[in-house]
Order: sequence, then structure tokens, then C-alpha cells
Amino acid sequence: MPLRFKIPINYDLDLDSTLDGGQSFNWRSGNDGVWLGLIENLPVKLSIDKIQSGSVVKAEYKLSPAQVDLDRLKLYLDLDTPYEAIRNRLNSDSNLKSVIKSIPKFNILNQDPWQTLVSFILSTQSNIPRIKRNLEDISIFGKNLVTAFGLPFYKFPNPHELAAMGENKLRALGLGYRAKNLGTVASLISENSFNIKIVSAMSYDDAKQYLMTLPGVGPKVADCVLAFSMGHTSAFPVDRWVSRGVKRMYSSTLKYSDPDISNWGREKFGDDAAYVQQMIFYYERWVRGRD
DNA sequence: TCCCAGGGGAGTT
DNA sequence: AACTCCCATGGG
Repeated sequence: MPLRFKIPINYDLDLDSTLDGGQSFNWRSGNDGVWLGLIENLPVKLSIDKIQSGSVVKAEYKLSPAQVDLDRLKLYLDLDTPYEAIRNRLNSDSNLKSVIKSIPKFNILNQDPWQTLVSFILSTQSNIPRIKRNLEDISIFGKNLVTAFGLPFYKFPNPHELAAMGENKLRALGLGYRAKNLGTVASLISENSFNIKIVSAMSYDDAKQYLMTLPGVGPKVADCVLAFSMGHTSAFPVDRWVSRGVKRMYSSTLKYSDPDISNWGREKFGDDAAYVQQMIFYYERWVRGRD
């Protein structure tokens, strides 16, 4: 018995760029703007209807009502944040105004911290198709299969399960040098040497410092985890695309290091920093493309 | 073949 | 603090 929800919101929301725009790597698109994935390990089918006053988010589960956490779905998609007000605010910046005009209207996700940490540990010196494949291979190797909508879904391994795979198996899956960091991080968390459950409640500075004690987690990976799974919208993750975009739009002559640009973004945009960062990333990566 | 990919970390100056 | 180099690997 399918369980269907319709959630109206008073702004436009584009699912393609939200679920497949570099924040998340585990959604697959079906036909007609339909997306299939797991939220809290529950298979769900998502789509959007445009209406006069904004959008209607449609979600379908193959579950009993007791199993579904509608609030978690709304938090995952960040539906209660006033995105129209954010965009209006940022339009006062002439650089951002032209960016906003040419990119889809996406939200910033609140994903599972553990899965997001793994995703961005795997992202270093990699590319989005490969990150997706690595995560899928890890999930398939975990062998925790559920079937919904006539399709297989592999639940993401928990820290204990991932630690049990071991560095050698992870390396055999094609993770490269990242296998060592990931294996170590999984072990640290599964044996309670690192408590990822408390990070969400920490301040930005404390959480970032704590995350960066993990191998394979530097300032950029930590900022992505903070922004895309812990609601720290004051984070400003800087990769080569964001670095390139900021330099091009705001200071073509001066040269800044990545940490300099991250601090600049945090000071300039405050609690809008993560939104701005993702806008610049999306624009630079997919609209403007390579030089 | 060379270059790049949502970087991090160790070593050197 | 800033600057190299290397870490594996697949794809263009």
C-alpha cells in the first residue's frame, strides 16, 4: 500500500539540482523529473508540481504510516527555509544577481552526517561520477538490499559495517588512497573513539575542529559535512570551482588561498554563506563550465 | 600521453 | 605561514 504525501511550499524548488548538484550522490532519476533514493534508509520517490504560489513536493513511500517520518523528509529537503527571501536578499549583490538568474532554484540538504562524511572523504581529488560509483559500490558490498517501486535499493553501511569491510576491500572497490582514511574513520566511529552523533549540536568552530581530527578530513571536507548534513549555513566550502568563481567575480587580480576565500565568504555572507557557495559552485561547474 | 577531478597531509623553507 | 610534492585511479 503506497503512502503518498503532497507538501506545498511557497517558492520554486528544482529537484534535479538539489539532489544531483554536488551535495548528494545517491539519487537516481526516473522519468519525468521523478527521483528515487533513500532517506533514513527508507526508499522514497520524489517529484515536484509547479503551482501558482510555488511548488508542491510529492513523496511516495511503500510503507506503513508508522514507519514514515514526514518531518525528517521535510528537514532533509530543507522545505521550511524561506528560499525566496534568501534569493531576494542575495540579489542585492550584483555578482550574485546574475548567477541566481542563470541557475536552477535548489535547496541545501540536511543529509545523514555519517553518509555525508563518507561521501566527502571520497570526494578528494575525485570527480562526481566516480564519487557516485564509489558510494554505490560500497553500498552494494554491504549487501543490505531492500526492494521498492520494483527496484533494488542498497542501504548505506553503518560505521561498524564499513569498518568490517576493511581497507583492502575498500581499495579493491576502487577508492584509491581514500580507502585508508575511510577505513580508519569507520573504525574510530564504530569503536566510539569519535562520536559523530554529538557534532550536530556543536558550534561551527568546535564542530569543524573536531571533524578535522579525522584522517582525510581537512577544512573543505569538514565544511561540506557541516553545510550539507548539519545545517551550518555559515560554512563556505572552497574547492577549485568555488575558488575560481570567487576570484573571477570578486577579485580577479588578487590571489587568495582556499582558507582565505572560505573566511572571506563567511564574513561577507554570514548565515547565507552555504547558499552562496553552492550557487557559485553550481554556476561555475555546470553553467559556465571550463574555460 | 597528459590533464583533471567538490583535497589532505607531510615535509621543506 | 606559504610552498612543494605525493597520495590512486578513471575518464576525457
